[in-house]
Amino acid sequence: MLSGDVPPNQTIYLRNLNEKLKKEELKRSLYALCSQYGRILDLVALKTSKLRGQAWVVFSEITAATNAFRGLQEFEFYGKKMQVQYAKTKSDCIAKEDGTYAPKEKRKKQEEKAAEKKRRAEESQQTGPNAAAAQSNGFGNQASRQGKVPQEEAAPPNNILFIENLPRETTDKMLQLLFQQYPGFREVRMIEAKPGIAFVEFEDDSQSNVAMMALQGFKIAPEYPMVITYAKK
DNA sequence: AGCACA
Repeated sequence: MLSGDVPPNQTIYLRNLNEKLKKEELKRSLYALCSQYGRILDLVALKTSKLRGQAWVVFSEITAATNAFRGLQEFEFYGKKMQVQYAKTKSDCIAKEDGTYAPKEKRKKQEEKAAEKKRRAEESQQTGPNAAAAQSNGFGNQASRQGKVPQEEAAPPNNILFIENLPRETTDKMLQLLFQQYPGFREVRMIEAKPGIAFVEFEDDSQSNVAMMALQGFKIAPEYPMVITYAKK
């Protein structure tokens, strides 16, 4: 079965995530990406040896989780296709809400993991500057590897997105159709003298971020995964 | 591949 035999759950389990990301950035990007499907109650991502590359996203409604399950299956996220399943168990934040939270059962597990926590504390000190450099362009790295997009420092969040690696035949109409499905969309601007790039404006940073996460790597033509970054101020 | 709740 597609779901891997795990029955629907209001929490989705994501794996095959890019392990090089800092936990904060991973969570922030996942939050932006997943919140288009519904309200997120909690998002758990750990970088222990056993749990890196995975995350749990807890939605307020099972329908939202189902939509995310479908919509994000194989979604290319920071250069890797994410695999989506339903979580095998109920998330603590849900259990606490419905009164079924049983901390007792967890104590054994927590003891088992105490040793691992120490290890992780050591590991987290190792995630240094080279890790940050490797991820500077986030999703766009396939395109960057092809040499089509110069590697640059990531710009800080902005309500205006900068789109690169577009095929020459791209029109502003095409981009408008793509981007207008996300809330806060304002307009697309292309410069005739500069083919292959465009600016897309949203009302605010968080709305532009949602669109960026959703359309990152989208291919208007087979060889051209679009690379979206924040425009420079 | 991996199923947690810093």
